[in-house]
Amino acid sequence: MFNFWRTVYSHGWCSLPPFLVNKEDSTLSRLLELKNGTLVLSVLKERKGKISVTFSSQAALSADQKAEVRNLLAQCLRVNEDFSEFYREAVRHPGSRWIPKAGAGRLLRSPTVFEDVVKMICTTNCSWSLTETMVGNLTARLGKNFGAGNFSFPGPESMAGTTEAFLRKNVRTGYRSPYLLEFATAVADGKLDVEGWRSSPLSTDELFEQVKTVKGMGDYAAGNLLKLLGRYDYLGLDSWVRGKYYEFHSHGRKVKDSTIEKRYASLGKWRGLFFWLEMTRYWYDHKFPF
DNA sequence: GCGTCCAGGTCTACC
DNA sequence: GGTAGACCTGGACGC
Repeated sequence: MFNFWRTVYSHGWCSLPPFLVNKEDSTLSRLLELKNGTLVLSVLKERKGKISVTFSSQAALSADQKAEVRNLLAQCLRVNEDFSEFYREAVRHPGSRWIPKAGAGRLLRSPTVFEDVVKMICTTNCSWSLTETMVGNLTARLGKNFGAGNFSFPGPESMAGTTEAFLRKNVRTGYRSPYLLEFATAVADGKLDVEGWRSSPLSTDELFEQVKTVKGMGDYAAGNLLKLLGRYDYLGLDSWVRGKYYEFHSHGRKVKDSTIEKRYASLGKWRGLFFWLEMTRYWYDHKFPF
């Protein structure tokens, strides 16, 4: 089962550019950059359980380019991933039977792993509003301009071509700036193949350690990036989700991370997804939870 | 309006 | 392996 709006609002990515939710006409738009550099603004709308996509581009799209757009959007929405095993596991637990009914579980991701890593670093050690500022500045300062306020997400070459001082002053990424620069340079130079992580043969623990070799990606960021790679073995604890756990399970009282981890350990390789969905279940009462 | 304090993950140095 | 302190920004608060 696939639920469009539950996927869009699976976490905060939908409110970071180049994603944009338009609540007035109930659409999700996303500016994409194709392999040959063509910019395509795609607007997705759900009608009677089916998703329609309209394209705008500076030149007419070939059939292959339209297929490329559809493939990128499918990657973002995870429509081709098989969640049947997860749903079978969910119905074994009374508290999780709502998950398959709601069509929950797919976590929105970016067209590229590069973008997901950059955004994840921009969520660390700051408020959500600062994350929005950093990502907004990245697109507006380094992305390609499609017009009408739409900018693409910058590629590794674009970011690698900047300086630490530029990132600090204009993007407001602060002490993360040298981390972002080092990461973008490694990807641009071909020394780090992050796009291969989505199909990596490594075990999840090995991949977790590899992700953490990127400076700025610690336990929280790597654990959550793995969820966007289709691996759910890590909880990805941060202050917000810890607070939710305390609220739901310990009357607001702090508990050790190890206590949280023990509670979900029996859920095996899906525990990170069960945990996240439980903490955000109340979002599912609203079409636009934030 | 200005200064101070604090929250938020990760890194590094040190034990 | 565990821990303290530094990193940077923006919001809250007091004056």
